[in-house]
Amino acid sequence: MTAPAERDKRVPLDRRARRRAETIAEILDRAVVIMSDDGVAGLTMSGLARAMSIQPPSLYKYFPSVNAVHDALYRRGQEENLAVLRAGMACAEPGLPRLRSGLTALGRWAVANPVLAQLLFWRPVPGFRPSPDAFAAADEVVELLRGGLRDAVAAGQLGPAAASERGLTLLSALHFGVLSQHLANDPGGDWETGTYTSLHPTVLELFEAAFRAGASRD
Amino acid sequence: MTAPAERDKRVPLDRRARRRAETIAEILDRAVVIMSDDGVAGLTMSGLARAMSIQPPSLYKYFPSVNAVHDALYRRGQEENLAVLRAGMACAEPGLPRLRSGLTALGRWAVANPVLAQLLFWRPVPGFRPSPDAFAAADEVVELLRGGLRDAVAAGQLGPAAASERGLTLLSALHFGVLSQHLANDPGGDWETGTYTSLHPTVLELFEAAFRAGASRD
DNA sequence: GTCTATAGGACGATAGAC
DNA sequence: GTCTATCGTCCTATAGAC
Repeated sequence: MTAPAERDKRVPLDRRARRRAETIAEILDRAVVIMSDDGVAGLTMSGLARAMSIQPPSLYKYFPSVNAVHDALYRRGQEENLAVLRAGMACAEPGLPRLRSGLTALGRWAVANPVLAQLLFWRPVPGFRPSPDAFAAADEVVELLRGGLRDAVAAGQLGPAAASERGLTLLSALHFGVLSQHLANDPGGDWETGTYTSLHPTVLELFEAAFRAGASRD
Repeated sequence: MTAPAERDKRVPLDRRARRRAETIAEILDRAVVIMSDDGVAGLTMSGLARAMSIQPPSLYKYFPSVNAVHDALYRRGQEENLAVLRAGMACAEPGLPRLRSGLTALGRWAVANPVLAQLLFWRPVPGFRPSPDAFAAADEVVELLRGGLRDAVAAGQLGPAAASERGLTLLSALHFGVLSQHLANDPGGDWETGTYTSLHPTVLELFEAAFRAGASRD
């Protein structure tokens, strides 16, 4: 009944919406390239418009401010990071193997996406604070890792202290230590052969040794 | 004979030189405050002049560009860092205690001087590359740590592999992992009680355990 | 060494025509 | 949604008087 009228109006709207989403995605892609060239804090609306071959005012039809671009990138990063962790954990058995697989996937993603990784984990843009909404995925990442530690403890592969806040903190310091040194001193290196990233398995072993079931370390 | 003439000219020159050095030191102090408030990349000549209550052109009598200010800060940071490491190592016995003491001193300094630490170890200022001259002290820091590892191996406190490049790389990843997480997520915390920094002794123990004399780890 | 004045440019963001 | 034009602000750096 109302189908023709609806189609007449809605199909063009959908096409426009899709085209708009594509443009937004392209803007974010170019923003990452700029931040890769000029530093994570080097993104500007002017430069972004230049890279898109449009005029600055046109950009404001998609993002109300440069901060909004940062926030959209932050959200994209958190969501990719979460998806990568899920995928990494899904393809290994519960317990220690799953935890290792997840952390390795996170490390590989960070090395392959240094700009987003820095934006997410080191806050290098003065004045930018992610919106609570964009931050949401980060909580889930932590929850997944916490669960991984609990499973490894339940399986008897790690001592109970590994599932404490201290265990999680130590694990993050070890994991991000490798990544931080890689990004600062060996950004061109790849995951397998990088000066620092090649130590990631070793670092995980150190964590496991510290919290091996029966170990006395608190 | 020429003494009076020399004194008439040289004494005022020394006073001026000393006053100039004091002014330069004050400029650098204020620059650190600005970078602490506005982010490490937030230093500008205009803002620096405002903070000094002088006009921008006057600043150029002391530093030819904003980059020169960054470089002077970088040099100051490297030299302080080296001095702190020397002092830390000097007040402990050779071998493992000296290595621990040196690394702890470095960690304390970084936590107390987050701006300089970020400038030295994470290069957060787009476009700034330290001059080779300003970088010089960094080599000496590495040499001291290398020597500390060698001594600990010679004393039988660590296995020979600890003194390898891989050992040094692992040690730096562990040390800077704690610092990196601290600066990003707990910058207000102090060394003893900080969420991450309180784990510094633990990560040193992990390193020692990995390379304990007789351990099979490569 | 200090200042005033200024050149010359980049940036964020908006108004309003089309 | 695109553009031209523009405002206001901030910046680096220099010229030249005192």
